[in-house]
Amino acid sequence: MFLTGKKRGYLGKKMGEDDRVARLNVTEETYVETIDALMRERGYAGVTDIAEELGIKSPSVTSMLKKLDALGFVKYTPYRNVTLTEKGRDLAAFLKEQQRSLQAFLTLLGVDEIVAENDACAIEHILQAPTLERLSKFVEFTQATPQGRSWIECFKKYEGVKKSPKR
Amino acid sequence: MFLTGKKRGYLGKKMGEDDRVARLNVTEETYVETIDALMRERGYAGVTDIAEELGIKSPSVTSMLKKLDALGFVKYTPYRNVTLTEKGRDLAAFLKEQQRSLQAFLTLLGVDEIVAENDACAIEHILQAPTLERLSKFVEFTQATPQGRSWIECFKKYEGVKKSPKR
DNA sequence: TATTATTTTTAGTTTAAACTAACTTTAGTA
DNA sequence: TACTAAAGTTAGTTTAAACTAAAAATAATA
Repeated sequence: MFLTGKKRGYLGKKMGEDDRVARLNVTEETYVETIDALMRERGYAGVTDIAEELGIKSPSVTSMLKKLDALGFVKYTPYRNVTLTEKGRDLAAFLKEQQRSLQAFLTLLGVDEIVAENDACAIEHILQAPTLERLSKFVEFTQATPQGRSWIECFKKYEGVKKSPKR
Repeated sequence: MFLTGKKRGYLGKKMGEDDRVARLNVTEETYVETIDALMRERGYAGVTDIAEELGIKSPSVTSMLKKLDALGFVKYTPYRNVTLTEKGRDLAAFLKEQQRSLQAFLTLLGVDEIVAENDACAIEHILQAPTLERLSKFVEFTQATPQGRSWIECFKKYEGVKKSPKR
């Protein structure tokens, strides 16, 4: 099929390394996003806050912070609040933009707000750069051109050829 | 943020259970898809074939097959070829349709064939049902209505307002 | 049919990312 | 300042899903 194995761990494709920023795996990126969000919302990010936000326990956070520090995404000093490094901020910004764009896209297509947010969040770590580009372009098109704008109206009205009686 | 922890293991949201078929985690579903594909392509699915297809080693396959058998998705008898149960076939069919639809969607938006296939494959296990519905509806719209058809032409021509010099 | 090769399984190991229990540091308050 | 509460860390455990090495079953061939 379409999956190539990696050295260890879970199944998953290995994507091209054509990204603009240094990337991490889904779990790690989620930590970076969470730290970024907390910094914005409360001005700081403590271990407990992160744990709470992610629905996990603090020791799990501590060990991941060490890892992210070693990878250069986070500045971690024991018993101190965490901060993102330049590299970490770059990634966070990238992910945030990515997510914003994805969510806009899904919403545009009529996906419910909450669902769109969730799904955007979930797939942003997975989609390849070219795909993202195309989706953004689409959103842009529907905003920047008259055809695009009118088209959206059209789609909103459209409710399918026939409601096939699905049980 | 938008992730709720689960009992154990990796971070990830818990989605609503509103699906039409019994679902599994990404890894498990990938096995089911692979078995289904092999059955179609070669008429049977051996442990080695599956392992090869997934780029992993055979013992990993054996143990997953036991699990999937216990879960009722697969008929596993030691040293025999594997088959899918009704439940397994249902899931495979669901996933195949899902993927077909996703891929069509991405391709429609101008994502390269290969990339679209990969991404469709990767996110099909993650997207929620309502999102999928919306995407399908979109594809349908672009095929079933004149507005939809003409719109695609329009989008294909569109190449953005200005190429902002990135960097 | 006996032998060899291939396929599959068993048993035990590794890894990432969670967990619990117990300890240490820091912060808050009498 | 001393004491308690809260936050964070350490050490060791668990789980899923990979892995390796070696044994067992099946298949292919002389």
